[in-house]
Parts: sequence; structure tokens; C-alpha cells
Amino acid sequence: MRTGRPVNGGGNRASIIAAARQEFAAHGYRGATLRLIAMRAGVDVALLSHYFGNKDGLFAETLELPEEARRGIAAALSTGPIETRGEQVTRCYLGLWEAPATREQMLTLARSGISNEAASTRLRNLLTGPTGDTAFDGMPAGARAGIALAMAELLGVAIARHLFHIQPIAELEFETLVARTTPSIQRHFGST
Amino acid sequence: MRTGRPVNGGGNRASIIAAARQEFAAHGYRGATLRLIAMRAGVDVALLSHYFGNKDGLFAETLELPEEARRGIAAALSTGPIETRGEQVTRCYLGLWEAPATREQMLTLARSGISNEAASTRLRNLLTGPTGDTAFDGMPAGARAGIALAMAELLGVAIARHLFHIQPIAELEFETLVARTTPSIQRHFGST
DNA sequence: TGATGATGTCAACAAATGATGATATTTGGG
DNA sequence: CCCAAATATCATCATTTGTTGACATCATCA
Repeated sequence: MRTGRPVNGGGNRASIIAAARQEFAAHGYRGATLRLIAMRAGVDVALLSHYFGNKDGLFAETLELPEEARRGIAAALSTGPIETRGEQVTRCYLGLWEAPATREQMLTLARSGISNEAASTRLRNLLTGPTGDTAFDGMPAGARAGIALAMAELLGVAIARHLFHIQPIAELEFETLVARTTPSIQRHFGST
Repeated sequence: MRTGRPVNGGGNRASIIAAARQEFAAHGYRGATLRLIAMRAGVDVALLSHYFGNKDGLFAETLELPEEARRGIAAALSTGPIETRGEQVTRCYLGLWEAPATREQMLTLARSGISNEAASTRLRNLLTGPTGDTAFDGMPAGARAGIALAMAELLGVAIARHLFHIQPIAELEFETLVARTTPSIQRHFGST
């Protein structure tokens, strides 16, 4: 069991990234091993270093989407009537964890944010970034803190649901979760 | 640099646990190494295995307090007038992350909850435990979910402040943080 | 055909890490 | 004092992990 024997036929660059995404999402940066990623992709271990230089390079390749996600949240934060922004942001953010396309990267960010600087920075940007946008320049400091707190509360709900599988949060239907979380978030857009 | 040479004279069981707490809090279960713990304690590496059997045993030893903390939170959840429970719970929970005595174990739980089953279970208990207490038996399912959501939101605020150092949350004065977080938590004790 | 670069594999290394067994040192009781 | 248990250290192992360099395969194109 020493050598990573290919299982399926096709092992190209794309399948490596896909495998890396799964492993990083499941075990975080430190916990994921190049050998398991290679085996899952049906490729020799050395190919990873050959393509991406080192583990950091491969990891960076799996963290492309968050910038797009950040823009989506920033839009939800600054679009439409202020009375509905709480639900907008809640639905948008929690939706990132729900959708299969973005779910893995959210998990990766949260799991790796501790042991990897790149993930830590990206996660920070995902939470504080919106408040740093030019659209929020004229905003008083109190309001900025409010948005940060709202994002932090959302992060907690998402982690409880998807990372630690805390009941009954993990079992709530998505719409129920949004409905029950929204008021806490909306509150930060109201007073102060 | 192969051998862990003692730095200070005294290296006993207690100092090993203290050193382990710091390392586990700083790097999580997987990231902490026995050799660094031993070096920090001024002790040979082998002594750790000798005393605690293996890494898991040592780790378990550093996770004693949470049970006490869990009771504190459960008390805050079920004591006093219902209008002030939001602030009680908020202050109690966030205070666990603020106080030096319990701060390291909170960090350890959060950082290790991903890679270690024991930490994951304990963290789950810390969040869901209170809602499973007998004191909450007659509670409707909706209210139980409300408490879980409140705890999740608090977890998010704590992680944002102490783990990811997200601004401006990390710089807020404690009382300000409590004041601005309480309404979201109190909300889960009101309606529904 | 033959050169070339991309794609991929193999064997192996160095470092880090958790763990173990033999042995030394200290401590306390009879 | 002497013995035994606790306390502690040393040398060493097996394993895992990231990384590297040499080599193989293969398609493309002059």
C-alpha cells in the first residue's frame, strides 16, 4: 500500500484539483495529504508537485471561488430596501454553504483557516471585505461593526450546521433556518 | 536540535499539562507536537507517553474544564427573569473566551474540533448539552432550536473575535461586544 | 523520421512525529 | 541502609509526509 496506484484511467490536472478540493474540505490544509489526493485522482504523488510546485500551490488553486462569493455578499449587503437586507444576506451567505458548488470551499476555508495563512486571509476577507468596500465608505464605525457582527453570527450558524453538525441546527430545513436566523441579522441593519 | 533539552529545572506532570494546554490552544490537536510540548515544559519527550500513554491521553487531560463551563451556561440559560437571560448567556459564554483561565480551553476546543473526535464531541456538548438537560424537558422543539441557534451565533462571534481576529470585532471592548450581541441572543428567548 | 515539450511514473530522501524499551536518578518507607 | 516505586532520560524505531531528480511515454510538428 506504499505506492499510489491509479484506480481509474483518466488523471489530469483538473481531476487533481477536484480531488484536492474534497480532501482539503474534509480534513483542512494540514490534515489533507498529497498522497491521498493523488490516489483519489488516480495519479502519482509526484505529479502534484510537478504541476503546482508544492502543497501551498495546490491549495491556492482550490481557493478560487471565494472572491466571487465575496462580491455576491457585498451586493446583498448594499442592494434593495434596507428592510430586506437581513434576509438577503442570510440567504446568500448560508446558501454558499448549502450549494454543492461552493460548499466544499466554504468548508475548506473554515477548516484550514487555522493552519494556513492563505485560507485565514481569505476567510477574513470574506467576512470583513464587504465592510471595506468603497460602497461602505460613508458608513459610521458603529454600522461597520454591526455588519461584521452579523457576518460573525452567520459564520457561527454555518459552522454549527455544516462543520460540527449540531442538532437540531443541522437538520433544519434550509428555509426554516433562514427564517429563524434572519431577524438576528436584520437587527444589525436597523438601529445604531 | 534533536533532543529536547530541559530549559528550566522543574518539569513535573502539572507543567506538562500546562504546556500542552498552550500548544493545543495555539495549534489544535493535529498541529501541536509532543516534542514542542515537552520542550516548553522542560521535559523529555518520552515522559509524555510515559505519563499519559499517548497523545490522545494527554489531550484528554487538557479538556477538563468544559463540563464546569457547560453547567455555568446551563444555569445562565434557566435562571432569572426571561428578559435578562439573553445578556446572561451572552456574558457567560463570551466571558469564557475572555478569561485567561478558560480562554485556552475554548481555543483548544474550537481549533481541535475538526481533527479530533474528543474535542468535537465536547464542543457539541458545550453547545447542545444545555438543551438536553432535564430542565429543558418540557421545552417545545422550536424553543430548543432557538437556544441552539443562539449558541451558534455566540460561537460565531467568539470565533471571529478570538480565532480569526476579525476587525473590528476583535478590538471591541468586552462590554460593548456584549451589549451589541445580546439583542440577537435575547431574541431567541422571546417569540416562538 | 527525429527532435521537442508536455504529461506522467518510479524510486528514494530528509525531516518530522508518535511511540517504545532499556536504563538512570530521585524519593520515601521499613 | 536498602529496596522499591515513582520519576525522568536516552537512544532508537516505524511511519508518515512533502519533495526531488532521473526516467518513461506520447503527441505534435518540421
